[in-house]
Amino acid sequence: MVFVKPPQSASTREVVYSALREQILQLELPPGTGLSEKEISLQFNVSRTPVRESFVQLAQEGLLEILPQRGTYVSLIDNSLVEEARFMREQLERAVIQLACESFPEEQFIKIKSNLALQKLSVAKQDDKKMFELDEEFHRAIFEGCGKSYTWGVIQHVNVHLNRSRMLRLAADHNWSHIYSQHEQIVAAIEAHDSAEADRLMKNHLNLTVTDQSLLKEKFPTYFKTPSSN
Amino acid sequence: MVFVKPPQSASTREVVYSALREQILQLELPPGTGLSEKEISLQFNVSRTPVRESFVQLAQEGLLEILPQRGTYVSLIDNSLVEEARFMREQLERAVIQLACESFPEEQFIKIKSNLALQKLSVAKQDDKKMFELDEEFHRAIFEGCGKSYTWGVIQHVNVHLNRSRMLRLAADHNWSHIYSQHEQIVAAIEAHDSAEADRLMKNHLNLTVTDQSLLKEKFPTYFKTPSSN
DNA sequence: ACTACCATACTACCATACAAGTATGGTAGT
DNA sequence: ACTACCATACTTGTATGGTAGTATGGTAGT
Repeated sequence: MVFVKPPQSASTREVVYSALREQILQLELPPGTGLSEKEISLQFNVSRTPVRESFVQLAQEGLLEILPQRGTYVSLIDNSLVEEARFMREQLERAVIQLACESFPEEQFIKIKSNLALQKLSVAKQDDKKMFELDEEFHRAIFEGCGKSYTWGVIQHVNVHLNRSRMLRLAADHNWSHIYSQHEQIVAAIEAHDSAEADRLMKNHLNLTVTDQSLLKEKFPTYFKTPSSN
Repeated sequence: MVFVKPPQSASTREVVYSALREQILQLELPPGTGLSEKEISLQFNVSRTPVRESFVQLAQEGLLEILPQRGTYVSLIDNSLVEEARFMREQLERAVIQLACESFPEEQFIKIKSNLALQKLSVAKQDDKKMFELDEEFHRAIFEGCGKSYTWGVIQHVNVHLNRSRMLRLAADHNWSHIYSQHEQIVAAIEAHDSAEADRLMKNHLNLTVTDQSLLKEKFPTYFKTPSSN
């Protein structure tokens, strides 16, 4: 049995899935929004079948709630899940940064430095959306350099809720220049092979990004799952 | 917007999905096995639609490979994924065991001790399958006691490949009595609030379970993905 | 014997039709 | 005015037919 590479011509399902996923993560489809197979199928000018299949996928990721015979809704942000996601990310990032301090391929390091330069620009231009992307790319590059790409993928997969929360915070005027300076210090620690310092920095860095959950909940009450409701 | 509890009457898709998933994880459907929508739909006496949807779900978990217009196959075990899964699990288990040493609810602790007693029995009776289940339950209980149930769920979700690998090792006559004695020591460390010892034990414990990947690959060559392919 | 070709029998993919459960608004009865 | 009921218009769930791409085995030509 040999698996040759799939054609990779995007199927209809894949197109719909990606588009919806993007819209949900970008909060263009806010938490709680009601969708319907028919509505989306008309919007994309396809049949209900591929739409439905993408719904199933998104539901499995926790981005949609499918209520049989009633409707489908963009899932609310569950703060307890957000906290566990943050926990997982912290542990894994700290472990990986240790590996990075031991050894890190030169090529990837250049990539990171280049990314850092772009961050500086984006901070100056106050281009929040771009900064958000660069931030993602920064962390991803560290994982990649340590041969832990799949691990980063899992974090991404897990952190869909956390990411929406972060996106809200972005809208709530986040302090990117502080983030940037932390990134700078992390890179310096890797270069100096200073494991202890890198661990300290990364721990701080990731803790910061979760400070004011309750504050967000006040600003956007309808986006969050209430602890009581299940 | 209020989400009341879904009916939870298992849909056809859910039934098919669960059944197939179980068969794959139990290696009743070995890696590389070819499936087909029609075949499975006849087997379950349902239409192709719910079968197809469950295929999409399983593919998203990495348990199936869907090759458009060609066929669907139970995915081969990818050793690099297994290694990263092991890495993630090690980091998260070690982090959680630290929390457990700080404080652990009495009720959960009793649960673990009871589980441990059952393990002793299963080892004596050489009931490998039961021991496999108890092992899972043991680790899950630790996460649950630390309020990290979702984290454990993610590990489970990630470790589907690792689990199949472990299942093979079980078939390959695994040393459960050694595992049991390690579990015993871990529980003792938690009880004594000995973080350092717990960390050391857990690190050893999880490393053990991954020793002989290459050995497995020799025993079951067709079950594994060759590094070259794709 | 070997190779190029092609009919055939698969495959997954998508569109459509129907079924079954649910929310909603109007209406008749009180 | 209020309530119980019911027709209707939704929703997701399932079944089925047709389409396009792919593997395979046989055959004609070399």
